[in-house]
Amino acid sequence: MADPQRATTIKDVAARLGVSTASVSRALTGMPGVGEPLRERIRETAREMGLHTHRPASAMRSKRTRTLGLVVSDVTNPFFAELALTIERAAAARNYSLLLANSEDDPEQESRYLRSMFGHRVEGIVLNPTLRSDHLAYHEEVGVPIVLLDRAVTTGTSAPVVAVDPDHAIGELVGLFAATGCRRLAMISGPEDLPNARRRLRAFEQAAARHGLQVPKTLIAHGDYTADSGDRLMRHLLRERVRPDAVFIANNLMTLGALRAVRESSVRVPDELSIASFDDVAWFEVTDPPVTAIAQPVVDLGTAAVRALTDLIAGRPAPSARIDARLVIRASCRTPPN
Amino acid sequence: MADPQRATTIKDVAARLGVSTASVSRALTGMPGVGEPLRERIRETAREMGLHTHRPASAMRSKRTRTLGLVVSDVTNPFFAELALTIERAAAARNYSLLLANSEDDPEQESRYLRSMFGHRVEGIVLNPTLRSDHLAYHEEVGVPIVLLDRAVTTGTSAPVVAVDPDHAIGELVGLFAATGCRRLAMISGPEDLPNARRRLRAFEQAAARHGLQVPKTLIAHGDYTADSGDRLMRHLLRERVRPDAVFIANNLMTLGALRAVRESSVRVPDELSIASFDDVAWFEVTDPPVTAIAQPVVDLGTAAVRALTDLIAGRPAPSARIDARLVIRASCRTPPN
DNA sequence: CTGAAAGCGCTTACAG
DNA sequence: CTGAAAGCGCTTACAG
Repeated sequence: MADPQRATTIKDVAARLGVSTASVSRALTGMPGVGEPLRERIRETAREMGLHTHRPASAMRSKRTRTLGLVVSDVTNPFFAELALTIERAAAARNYSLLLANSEDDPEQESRYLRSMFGHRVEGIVLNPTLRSDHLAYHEEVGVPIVLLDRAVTTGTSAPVVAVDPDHAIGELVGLFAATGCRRLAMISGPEDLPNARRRLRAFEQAAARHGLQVPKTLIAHGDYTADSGDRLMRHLLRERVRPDAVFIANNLMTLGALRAVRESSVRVPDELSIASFDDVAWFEVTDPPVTAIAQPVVDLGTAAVRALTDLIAGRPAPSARIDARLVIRASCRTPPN
Repeated sequence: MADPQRATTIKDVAARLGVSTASVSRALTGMPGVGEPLRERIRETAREMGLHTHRPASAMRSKRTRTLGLVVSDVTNPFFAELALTIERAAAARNYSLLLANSEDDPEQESRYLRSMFGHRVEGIVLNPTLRSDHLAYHEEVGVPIVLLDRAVTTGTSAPVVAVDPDHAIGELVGLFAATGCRRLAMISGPEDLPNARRRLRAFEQAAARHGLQVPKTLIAHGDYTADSGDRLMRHLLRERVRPDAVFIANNLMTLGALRAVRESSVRVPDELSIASFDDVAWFEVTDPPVTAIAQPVVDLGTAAVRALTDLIAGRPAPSARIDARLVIRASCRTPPN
């Protein structure tokens, strides 16, 4: 079918008004060079005629597609869903549309999407990079501004990173564990080679050391951020000869899985085991038990990422940003004495 | 900055090979009219040179942007997040990119997004329409293929609707209520004027009538599909002089809110009150208690929507589709005797 | 302030 | 099978 009724063009508007298409373009894009009265008439007529400027054509000439790309591992993860909403809003506020892609943590797929987005000539990309991300090579290859979201990347790249600083909140969490008599800590961490996972683990170990608590190597498990891995690893931990009395889980989906595992065991939470999660989601308020979590300031993250990206697009420098996370205490952890 | 290093064009590839841009274009788009040996050489060289065909230019000439639009009320709702993932995958499989927008259930905002997407000349749109959606007028105005998702629309539109058929599963749920001694049913429904909300309510009432159960008008509450409204309305229901012994909630977010309300009350679920939700989400497995839910076949919905849309784009007819929902029983409902 | 004309990077009749 | 040339719908120097 394609187009039954041909869409209105600026040429149609120009003809109707007996002016040049140049004037119509200038009037609509807000460029100088049209008298205010004419500009008004043109805008009025364009509206009446239902003109929606053909962006591909506009882009071809002006080099601006007014499109940004967002590549996350999976929008189904509430953390990324909220990020997607925030970023889409921030983009819309700046008159940008958003192309969405899910890398599903597959570097190949990520790479295909990045190339596809470059084909569309997005003006910039917010990327939550996979592990062995070759976005760097890509980035240098085509020179599209990129902002790295949530996960830093090992290779030295010029792309700014917008991420959470977990250290302080994790310190608070471990303090809570210590104050409530936990002595033997476990962590269900993320992939071993993922920098943000490593950072969360390191912060956890360091805080434990400060409080004189143990985090035996045998109680550090590495999952892949999916619910199933959380389930599986929690089962392993519960089978340890000397069980941990507190476990910190590195993201919300693994916590979902871990809760399933706990539910099928006879372990009482928090009496025998305190549980805390990185990532806070609304559902943690109504889980059994409600889960103590480290909340990432999603709105701040998303807006910071878009701001950084538009800065890069405008040729301004965009520094990396770290935003503090916040501890939200719920019933999955014991409460301190007094 | 824009482009530090100018991107490779088919002209560059043509020059390198001493052939015409026409041949390069034909080779890359898979059109006939290039010998196989030359086609291979061109593809090879294009890869080497890092050519990513400039889609805006391609679109301008061919009228195909290879872009689809998806407008949902809010990706933050797990139902829409899963739909977005599925649709994005299905689109990618057909070599389409996806523009994402959140209407946030605001008809004005929806309208702006639809117009913006038309500006981008998306080839088709999957739309989860708001209540007083003027997408119809829009649709007729610009003639972009649209598939309506999840919510049918009152005004007779030619756009096909892909949605769930809740009747059978709701019948089963009410059967479960009846079999477990529930007599006084309540429903926290969606907005009164939303067709899919009405349909769920009607199916519930009819099934109740078949089983000889009451659904007093005073126990039918209308929320707006947000967690807060579920919380508020559940509180109201719990304050009724004669309380319901079973409540059916029309979507997952209102159920989240309702669980908060229940948690703060002294009501025992399911002994005093059975709870069930429309929409199944993974979190319902670990809530307190786990929630019986009517699962919408999200993957089927999403793929059906994309298939319908690509059919419309290809000029083929696309009938509306209704897909059966499925009851998933969990501990928030009493179990039948035997 | 306004317009005529070139040109963005492709695809596609048209011609050979 | 291959190429020269027109043209998609805009924006933007350039000229007045």
